[in-house]
Amino acid sequence: MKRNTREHILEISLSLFNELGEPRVTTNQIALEADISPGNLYYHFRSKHDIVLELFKRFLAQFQPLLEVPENSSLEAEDLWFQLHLSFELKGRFRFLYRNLTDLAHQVPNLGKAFLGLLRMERKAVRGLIESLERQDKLRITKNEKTLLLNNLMLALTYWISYAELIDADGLANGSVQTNAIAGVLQLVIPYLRPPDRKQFTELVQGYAN
Amino acid sequence: MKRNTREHILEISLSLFNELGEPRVTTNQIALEADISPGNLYYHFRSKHDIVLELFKRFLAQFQPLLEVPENSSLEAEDLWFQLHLSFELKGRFRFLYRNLTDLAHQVPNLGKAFLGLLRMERKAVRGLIESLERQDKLRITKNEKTLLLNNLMLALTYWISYAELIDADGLANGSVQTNAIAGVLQLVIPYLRPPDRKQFTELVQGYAN
DNA sequence: GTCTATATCTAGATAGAC
DNA sequence: GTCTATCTAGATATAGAC
Repeated sequence: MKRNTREHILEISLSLFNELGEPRVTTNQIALEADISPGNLYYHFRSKHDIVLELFKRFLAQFQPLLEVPENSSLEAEDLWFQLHLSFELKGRFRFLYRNLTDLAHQVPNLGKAFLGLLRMERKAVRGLIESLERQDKLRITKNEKTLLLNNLMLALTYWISYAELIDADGLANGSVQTNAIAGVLQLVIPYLRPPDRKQFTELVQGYAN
Repeated sequence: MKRNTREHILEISLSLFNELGEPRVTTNQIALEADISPGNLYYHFRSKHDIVLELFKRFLAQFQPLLEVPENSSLEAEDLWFQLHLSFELKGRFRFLYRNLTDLAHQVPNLGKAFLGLLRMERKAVRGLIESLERQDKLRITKNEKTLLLNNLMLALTYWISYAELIDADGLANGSVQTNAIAGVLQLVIPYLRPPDRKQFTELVQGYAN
């Protein structure tokens, strides 16, 4: 049962963190919900920080593969949409990490640097996608515009879920948040696409945006 | 000296909240920095929440006037730039409010609803600006695009400072954060502007983006 | 208005029996 | 591995003297 209890603690923690926010979830509460004693929780984890860090590791392990973009594939709109869907779905499942970014980074040792590393990787991947579209001459953009676009894309990729959650707390359950986030991100890119692809992306976005 | 101590507590609180994050600042710490006793602090404020709420009120009182857009002025690029500058400068001075948005809203009674109201007002003001540009035929945009643009604008207006702070903790001091935020926001609008204004805005943005 | 001293409470974490 | 009982620390907040 060793493995099982540990996993169970992680599951319960994740759902409580997401629901209530990590700072408002106590270890006693986790133990209570997990139907174990507080002492037992501390047998499996040395601290609450450890739980957070382990959850971050799990998130990272699932997120990193999504950032490995096949370099010279032809990148249709649907591919991008699908990639974004997977990515936002995952971020939604670990949304407590994104909600508190600055605070978590300051509170949990090592988490700050790890998260910064993640953001850098993601930025690099997004830049790769844009430049791949450029090479296929599907997208035209100046150097300065590209930097600004990258900033705005990263902002949307990082904070869309927190923002949506703030505006409409129920939207995460029915999936509308993810859909709107994807539409928002794609819309950022559309102005720089050349006409045929712009048309294709626009139709996709209009179909999904509510 | 009554008024003075109260104001002093607010000043110290604001700077500590901004620097360290509200959850990591204790009332004892505030008292210590303010060179008063903890008891005295509680003579002036009934709780820590009260301090946060009072700071929010101050922020609101300064922010609301910025949202009152003169309806039919001709809205040059420089005007927008200036408006954004004031707005981001103010948000920077109260950035602790934006850093913890979800958590603060859950922790401090009444703050959540108040902040949502503020966001709604800001959205309305931004919509007003866009539609003013439309009426002057400086901007052309479809209904669907407008909704998506508004979302992305609100995201940038709400989270740019937190994001910048995360990436580069020192950027707030030298003002580069504010400048980049403005450039990012304006760049979101540029694709929908008609050529003469697009050119004007683009030059402005290129001049300021680093 | 301001201080010192302290009450109260809660969260994280540990000890030791089973 | 798991439990019960408990320690400790730190934070909010109050009491009462000056």
